[in-house]
Amino acid sequence: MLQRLSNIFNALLAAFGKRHWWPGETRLEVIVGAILTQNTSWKNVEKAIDNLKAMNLLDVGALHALSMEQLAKVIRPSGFYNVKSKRLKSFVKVLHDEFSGAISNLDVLGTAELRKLLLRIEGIGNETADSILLYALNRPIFVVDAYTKRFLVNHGLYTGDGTYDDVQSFFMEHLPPDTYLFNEFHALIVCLCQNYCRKVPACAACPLREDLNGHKNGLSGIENYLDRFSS
DNA sequence: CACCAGGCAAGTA
DNA sequence: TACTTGCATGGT
Repeated sequence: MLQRLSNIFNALLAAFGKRHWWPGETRLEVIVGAILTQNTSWKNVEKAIDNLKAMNLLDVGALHALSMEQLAKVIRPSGFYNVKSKRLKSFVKVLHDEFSGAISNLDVLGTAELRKLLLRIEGIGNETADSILLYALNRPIFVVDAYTKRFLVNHGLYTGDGTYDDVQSFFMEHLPPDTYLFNEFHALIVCLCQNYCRKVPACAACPLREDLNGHKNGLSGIENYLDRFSS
């Protein structure tokens, strides 16, 4: 399976190129984005983050000082603004109260310990915690989301129970714990799904379908993909 | 008009 | 444990 996943990764990378995830200039911006993008399109999240930047609110102290109601108004475009405002405040409160408001103070913690800490925070579940660990804190944790599961199911790569932990284990038990690999792989799967694997069962137009189903090897089908993508 | 988008928590059985 | 529901904007 390592070889198979390796082939898939290489094929996706050749097709899409590096994704340069996560978009965000600072670690706090990545963390804020991870919370705001819960069940929400990234486009709407960008608007909310732009608002925060314009008001100089992408700062732990500033967010901690701001009221829930005020923050909700600023992040309105990202949807679920009342719950997300509460969730952002929850994270910032922990950082402020327990880590002197400095994200760098999280660096001394082990990954497993840090994951437990994040999961105890109101509004941070499995995917958000792992997105923060991987994309903001550079820890080798594989992020699972709806796309990841759809990708595995559509291409017949996985037959587990589909729970978050089981899907995550599937990747982490078959791949070396490399932060860049996990970063790029997840982003590439998202890219593939957003363009081709939009539903279950597999989209027939997926350029990698035959490769993934084992009928072919190498990068067949990629040329078509590149043509469509460059246009 | 309906449906979806890089989830999570709280409630129910 | 395994479902169901509320949360809400903006794009297709």
